[in-house]
Amino acid sequence: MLDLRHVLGHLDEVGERLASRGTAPDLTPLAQLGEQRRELTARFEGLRAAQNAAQERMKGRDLDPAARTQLQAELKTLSQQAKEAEASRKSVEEALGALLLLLPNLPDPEVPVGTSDADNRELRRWGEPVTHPYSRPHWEIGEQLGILDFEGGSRVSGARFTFLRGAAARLERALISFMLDLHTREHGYTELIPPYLVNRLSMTGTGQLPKFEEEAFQVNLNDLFLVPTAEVPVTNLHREGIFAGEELPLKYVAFSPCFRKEAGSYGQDTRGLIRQHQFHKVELVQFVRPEQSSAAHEELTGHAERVLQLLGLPYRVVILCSGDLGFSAARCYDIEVWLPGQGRYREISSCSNFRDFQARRANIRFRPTSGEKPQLVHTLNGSGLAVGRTLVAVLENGLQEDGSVLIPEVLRPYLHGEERIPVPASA
RNA sequence: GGAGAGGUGGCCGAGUGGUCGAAGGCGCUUGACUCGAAAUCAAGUGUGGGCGUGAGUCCACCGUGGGUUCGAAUCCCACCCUCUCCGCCA
Repeated sequence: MLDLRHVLGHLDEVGERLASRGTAPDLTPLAQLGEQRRELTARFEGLRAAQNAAQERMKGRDLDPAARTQLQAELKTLSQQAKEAEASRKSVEEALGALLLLLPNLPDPEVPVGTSDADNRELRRWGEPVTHPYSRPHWEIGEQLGILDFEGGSRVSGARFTFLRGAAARLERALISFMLDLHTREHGYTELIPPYLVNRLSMTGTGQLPKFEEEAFQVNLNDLFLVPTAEVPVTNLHREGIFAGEELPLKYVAFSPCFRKEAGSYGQDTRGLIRQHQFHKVELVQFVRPEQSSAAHEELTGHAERVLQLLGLPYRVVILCSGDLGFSAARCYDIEVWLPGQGRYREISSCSNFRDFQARRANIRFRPTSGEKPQLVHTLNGSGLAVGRTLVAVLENGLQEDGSVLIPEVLRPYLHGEERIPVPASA
């Protein structure tokens, strides 16, 4: 959520920066409601002050019955007027809040302006993106090796659901453990396994609601939603909380399944594991002091990159342009892994700095030093990494000429020494 | 699912419809004492908002939302959450 006072005080500038995302919001209703709120607040508070003052005369004094009756009548009128003023102020405030919740975050000034992912800017590359004559997309590899069962997934659940079988399932599990171990042991994160169902307030706190309700799976119990990412439960863990200054930065790594409807992506990535309704993700989340968030963003992105480096998977990092930026993000780096079977880089991690946008929605604050007023923290998160897509990258990059898949060395301890996924005898 | 108890400031915990933004304690800040620290003593210490350059002043907030009343932390209703016991269950 944006700071209302900042928006009202810088209407043109805010309007321009929001417009850089693609659609220019009309801030006029917001400005009008803001003005109304100010007026109604003044009116209500004046009436209430008069009422409170008059009430003082009722207290602890012996009024003669006639004066008492008159005073009561007077108070009744004041009370009525104050209640009406309060009701109108409240409805204006609600309307204002609803509008404010629909405004996305302001892109950082350094974010390149653009309209689509074509305007994203590559920052760096790691590794050699190699395509062999024998390279193939992972769905073919998976079928050949008998380890990805798309047909089974669609029989049991429908499109965009898949069974991982045998070596693929073990590899998925190995990847999860490897990522969690790396981030907890070497990068200083605390491991969490969060709830996979969250309430409406949490979904609103991180920015999934109210605008993107059609993206979320809702469960028929207590208005709960399946988590689209561990970002939601982990960030909201500290909703309405106040950290002591020395608790920051606070770094969590959380494994969770993620559930997304992928509405609006019909026809895209219909084959393979790239776009599923359910997938696994290891998520990095940080709560930091505002002045540290830019550095923390670089650091967190580096932590995600390290996973790919250790796995030996070529990748590049791009900075998203204003038009491609997620709703809550002020600045975002996508890490794209090389997929030789498809001859292109595909997103495998998205690392965002939300500045105080989520913190304001979820009211997450810290006290710089004891005795000082609390102020909003900055939140960041990034995939470290999306596990299913990492499996895809391992399969496509590890494919050998003989059809087997070489397993990256760092994963072998998690697989009791297995070095490759062999071609089954029947194939 | 059934029965009961309870939700009050950073934390613990009092609170009779008006004298309650709320006792007391802990914590924290500052000062005194001390070579320094501990202990002790004194003062201060919630959040958000309106108006004001400012000192300040006014308003709201006692789980959430309604209601009764001139007036609600306190009474009534609904909901949420926590705890205890029972049932069920990985």
